[in-house]
Amino acid sequence: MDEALRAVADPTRRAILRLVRDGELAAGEIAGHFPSMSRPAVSQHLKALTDSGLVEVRADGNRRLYRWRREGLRDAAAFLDEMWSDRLARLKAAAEREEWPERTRSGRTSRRQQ
Amino acid sequence: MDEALRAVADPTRRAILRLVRDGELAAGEIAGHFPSMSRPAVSQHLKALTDSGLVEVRADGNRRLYRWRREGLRDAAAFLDEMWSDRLARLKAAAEREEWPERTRSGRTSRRQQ
DNA sequence: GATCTATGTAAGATATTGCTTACATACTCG
DNA sequence: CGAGTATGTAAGCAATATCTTACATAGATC
Repeated sequence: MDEALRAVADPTRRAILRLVRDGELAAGEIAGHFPSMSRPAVSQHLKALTDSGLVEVRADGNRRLYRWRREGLRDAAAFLDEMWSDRLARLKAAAEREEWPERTRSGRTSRRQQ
Repeated sequence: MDEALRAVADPTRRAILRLVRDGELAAGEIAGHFPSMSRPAVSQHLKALTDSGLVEVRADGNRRLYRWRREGLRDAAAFLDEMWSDRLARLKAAAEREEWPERTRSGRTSRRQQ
């Protein structure tokens, strides 16, 4: 999840994600959208996106076609949802998991962070 | 938005966000949750979170109380929603804005990225 | 097979992070 | 006021990111 969030924190990589969101695109086509940047730089961004699970690749003859992986952002989205949901919803969810939610203040319940 | 996503990409900072999500917490109390890390390190994380708009501070005598800023993650959440929504929904949203959605392939519509 | 085209990888320069320890600032309380 | 408490900032260091140019690899095509 760290990796996915880190990957998505970069504006170039977000732009790439938008490009490959609705269909496959070859590495060269993607690089063509970033004239101010060298092709290897884009290739390295593609590697970062692949490694973090945000896109997937497949070979097609000479070329390599990239496309978005929906699941790649799942944990990140879950974190945002967790932050956004109100306290009651989280208490309820915690109860359903038969856990106690994180202590807000002094924290006698020493849970490992993260 | 970059800043917020970058901030949230760090596990320590996410843990801090969870701590201050439901109420105010003093810097020292927060640092107390991270015994493996020096207090200044936590202070620097708090600065990063403040600068990126994810938390806000207020002075209280000696101490400084931090709490979450809901709006801080808005753009990040909007990006995830944009990625997640299906093509049809985006087309519709674009039509309502009287814009054209990003070209998926060859890109004659050269929009500035980002 | 020779050459072109598409793409990744290596090496290296530079900037940025994320810590640490030492120090500065400022409120509090006797 | 002076000691104590809470906290931020500075300096410095090791690790990592993000580019660049040069090179390697491999499928396509004549």
